[in-house]
Amino acid sequence: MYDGLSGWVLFFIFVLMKSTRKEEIVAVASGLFKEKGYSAVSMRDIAQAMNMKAASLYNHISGKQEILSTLIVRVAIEFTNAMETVMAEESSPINKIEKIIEFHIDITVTYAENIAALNNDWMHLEGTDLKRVVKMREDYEENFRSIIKQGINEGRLRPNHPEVILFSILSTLRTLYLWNEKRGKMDVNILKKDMVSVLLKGIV
Amino acid sequence: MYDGLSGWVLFFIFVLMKSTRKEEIVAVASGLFKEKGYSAVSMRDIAQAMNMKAASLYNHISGKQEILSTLIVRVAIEFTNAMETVMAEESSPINKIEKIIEFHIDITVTYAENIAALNNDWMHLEGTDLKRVVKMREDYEENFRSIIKQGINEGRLRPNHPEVILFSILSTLRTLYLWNEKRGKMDVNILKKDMVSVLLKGIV
DNA sequence: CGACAAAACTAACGATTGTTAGTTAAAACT
DNA sequence: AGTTTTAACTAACAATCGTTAGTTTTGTCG
Repeated sequence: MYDGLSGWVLFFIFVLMKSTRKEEIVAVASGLFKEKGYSAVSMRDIAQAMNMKAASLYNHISGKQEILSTLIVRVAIEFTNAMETVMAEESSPINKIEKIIEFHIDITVTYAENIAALNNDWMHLEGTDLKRVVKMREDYEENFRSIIKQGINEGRLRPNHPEVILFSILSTLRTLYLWNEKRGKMDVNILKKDMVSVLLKGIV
Repeated sequence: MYDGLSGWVLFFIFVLMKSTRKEEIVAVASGLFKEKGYSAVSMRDIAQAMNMKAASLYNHISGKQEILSTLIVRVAIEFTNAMETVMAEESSPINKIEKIIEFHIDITVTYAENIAALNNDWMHLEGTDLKRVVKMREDYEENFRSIIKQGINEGRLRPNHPEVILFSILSTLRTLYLWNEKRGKMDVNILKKDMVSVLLKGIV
């Protein structure tokens, strides 16, 4: 019995180690991708940042494409799940939009590099991954659009063109990662309140 | 006299032709850069889109870098000039912000591909061009920031964190190029009014 | 028509790309 | 202790990169 348990523990450690090494590569690569873009970063660049040779990377990953795919699909799922949670709630459109703003900020704080790749390098995905991510993006936007339209129909949102509202908010949220660094000491909850205020009530 | 005039006319045609061919290359390249990014587009890609061989491009341009530089510096100057015009005006902060929104839309309509390069590929500029564009960007943001701060100090803008206001508006304006295609039949003036409304008065 | 220049071409360069094969040192398991 | 596995390495591959040199085609002027 002890032997059996030991086996499981070691198996988990094994999985964890292997997983950790791959995660290191993904993490290091994501930083480089954010700075220069996927195409401008070579496997040798990634290897150098990991203090190894390019060929050694292939002991842990199948190729450059897998790094990008891992990076992007991961955060795309994060957004999709968060949006589905909000959609399932029984609350007003305005309340839902507030929730969207808030989870965008939360996800940005922990997935800044992933978001950079999602925003700027999604077109370099291939095959199924590309289709999947594009589909998730379209569904996401369609959900957001439906919330806005409902808000307008209920008279709770000012009757501007839904597309203008959608992309005004979404553009701001999607590029939040760019100046999150400068956020510095600004507390996340204060940022949430400020952004909800600015995006919903405007600035005048 | 007729000969002299003829000479000038032909000179202009000559300049125009040479310039036009270079401009064609820059225009075609900008479209490719917008779709895949500077680093993912090869000189052979550009040549193919122009129905020529890569080597022939060098009869008109000095290299790939010049294309990027031409593209980015051109629109950066456009924004800088527009901002300086607004700064020189004697009008309220709110009025200035409206003007900024409007010229962003105007410039986006005619320089969509240039803006894509400015947003996504500025870091691939080299030497003087890189420094120059970064400087212009910093100055631009500083001007915008001062307008916002003044508006808050005068009590005309709600006292949110200036940085949040600045980047909320600027993110929307900078990524406008992404969905300008979808704008379709929407009139530019209607778009201006909608965006001013959404960005200044919010959506509730 | 002949002269000349503009703008295309072919061919090739050295460098870099992502990736594979085969090897070796260290670590882990039996 | 002996065996196997992990994860690094060196070396090299075919392909592609931006760019240059030299040549040929095209078109325009006198």
